[in-house]
Amino acid sequence: MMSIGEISRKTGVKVPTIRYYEQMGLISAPERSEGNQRRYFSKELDRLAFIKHGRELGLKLEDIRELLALSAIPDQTCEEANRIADDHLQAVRRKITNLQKLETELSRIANGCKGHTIGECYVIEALSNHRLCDGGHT
Amino acid sequence: MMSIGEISRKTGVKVPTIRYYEQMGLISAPERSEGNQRRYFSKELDRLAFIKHGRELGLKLEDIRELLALSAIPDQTCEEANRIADDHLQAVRRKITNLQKLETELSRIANGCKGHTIGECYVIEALSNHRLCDGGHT
DNA sequence: ATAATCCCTCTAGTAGCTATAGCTTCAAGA
DNA sequence: TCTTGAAGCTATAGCTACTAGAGGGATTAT
Repeated sequence: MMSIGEISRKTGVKVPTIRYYEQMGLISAPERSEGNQRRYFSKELDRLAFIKHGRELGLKLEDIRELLALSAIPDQTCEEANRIADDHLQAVRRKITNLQKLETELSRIANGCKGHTIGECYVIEALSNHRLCDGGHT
Repeated sequence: MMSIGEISRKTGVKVPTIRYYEQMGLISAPERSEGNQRRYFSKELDRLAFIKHGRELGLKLEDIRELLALSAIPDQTCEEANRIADDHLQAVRRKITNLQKLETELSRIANGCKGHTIGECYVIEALSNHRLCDGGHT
């Protein structure tokens, strides 16, 4: 039986975040002490670690919710779990591609300024005038 | 003199977004028609385009606000504008680096599943057990 | 005159927390 | 046993940058 502070320390999930997850239904409401404080069994450590790991991988709480539900039925096919992971991987790859385009454009802009005043500043000029762009964003 | 719909069409910024920018003080409150509808001069086109371009480059509204303010004083040094652009570029690069680590880890997980049921699923297993990771995230 | 389209304000919702206020409980030392 | 400081409780609001919807009024073309 752990307090919320203890389970927080052990998992690295902050106390208010744990309460938030409870409110969102990702973890179930634990028993309470006589004084109404949350008391956790160590089984909850695993569940919190699972959630934390999912978040570190960038999964949405909804995806994590579904994966948690799936993990409770070992005999079911794991197509859905694989689909969630694949979809997320594709999304991450799209994000990387977009950010790389942005990086190209931004470094061109950020390094393009040879002036010393706003009037001569390429950063301001580039923002004012979309024609100065290579079209990476848009 | 344009209606909000017209300036929206010309800039590609949605009508509610234009109203939001006005509320946030990024553009000033325009004149109104007798019937209380917004009427814009073409000068506002440039300002909206500047904001839109900044957003496409991923700048925060606060940064854009500052760049707009700077752009109004052509004789001032442009150090601050360059700093904003540089900082943002660094942030974008950090994001890319992080997403690439994530991509590595996620593709390992998403492609690692050779099973057919949840009980054998590597996705679920990997989420449950942080020791299966190469430590790209954390 | 009328219909279709546009515009108005206000409110609430999105994701995933974080911060604050004002209060109660717990655990350890004197 | 009493005290005190840390930790916990609930409820509410705030963050970013919009977006959606309700319930109206204005404008424009026919």
